Amino acid sequence: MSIIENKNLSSNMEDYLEKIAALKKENDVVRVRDISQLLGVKSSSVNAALKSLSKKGLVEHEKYGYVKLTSDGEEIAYKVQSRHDILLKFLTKILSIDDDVALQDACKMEHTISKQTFTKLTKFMQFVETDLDGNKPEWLKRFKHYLKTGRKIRCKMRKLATEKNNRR
Amino acid sequence: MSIIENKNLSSNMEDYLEKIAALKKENDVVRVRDISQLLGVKSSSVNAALKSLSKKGLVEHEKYGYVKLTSDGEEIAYKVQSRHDILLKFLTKILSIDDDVALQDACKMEHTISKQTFTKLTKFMQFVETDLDGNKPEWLKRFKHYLKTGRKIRCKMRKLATEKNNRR
DNA sequence: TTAATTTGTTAGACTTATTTAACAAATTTA
DNA sequence: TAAATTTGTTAAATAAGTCTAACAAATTAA
Repeated sequence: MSIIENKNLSSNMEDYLEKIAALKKENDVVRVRDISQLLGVKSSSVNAALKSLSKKGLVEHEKYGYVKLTSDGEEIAYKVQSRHDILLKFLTKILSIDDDVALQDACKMEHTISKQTFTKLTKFMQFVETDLDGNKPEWLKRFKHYLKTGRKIRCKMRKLATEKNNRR
Repeated sequence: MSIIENKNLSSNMEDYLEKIAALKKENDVVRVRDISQLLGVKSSSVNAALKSLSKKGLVEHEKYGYVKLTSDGEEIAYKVQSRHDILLKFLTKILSIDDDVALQDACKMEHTISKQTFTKLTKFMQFVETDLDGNKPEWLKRFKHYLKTGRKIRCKMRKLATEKNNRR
């Protein structure tokens, strides 16, 4: 864990770290060119970013060399990716957002949500993933029906409970 | 509805419009000073922003006069506020985020979420607000319990259903 | 109705992130 | 290995949004 908690990085700089980490996973080494292509910016912009991130101790980059994340840089990249993943999951699996739109949204929101929101959203997805019986929750199916039709359907379970009460 | 759909405003400019609209609701007239105080920037910054927003046809501002939103400006302000409101609602009522943190998060996310995410989130909140019997959904109570204790509790309804099946 | 205070404006500077253009190093290929 | 190509670097320019500082207009108080 890094000593300095808050590097106060901009969305842009977080993006550089995130993408560098992603590239490293694929290719083992990361060059200016790769980052430039992935982010859709010119290599001179990448250079400027790397300079700034170097000064903050988040990347290592020698002239004409490969780009490496420091452990602090890796830590931040990991956090951003985690935020990205949970947001994408929520948007696609719960809200049924189209994949491409969900991706766009997650790529922006990943830089803004608080630790608390990340934590609670994570717990929400854990909660939804399966109930104690290992089933997807009924309410989510009902919500998807509501999205499709605009109509709320009666909760079967609740209906059962009501029936039981009536029988008493 | 404005003819020009996409004014491609920055978060900052959207914030100016949003806050101008909020101030107008309270005070009927809006001055540079009010905006400056609310956003925590110097009045020279407000001036620069108003100039830029004027050029885009979103505000009207004569030297030393009051600040007014045009109908296009109002429309954008309304959209931003709507996004803000639904996000805040979701964060506080579903995820149980602390009010202050939720506010911070909503104030950032309101500038980034897509139309689709806004729509779906709105529907989600409509869905959750009440079921057909006018009750808050059981699953939300169970989620709050999960947040508190870290333990999933058995869904009573599902239990009932299971019992019924066994009886058959 | 002057003087003091508040509010608004302008010009110029700074920061962040980008670009283009020129050039330099590294790599490929002939 | 020399030439061609790709990749990386630097300097200078641009744009957005902010600030400070100096000043101007409007308002309030004496």
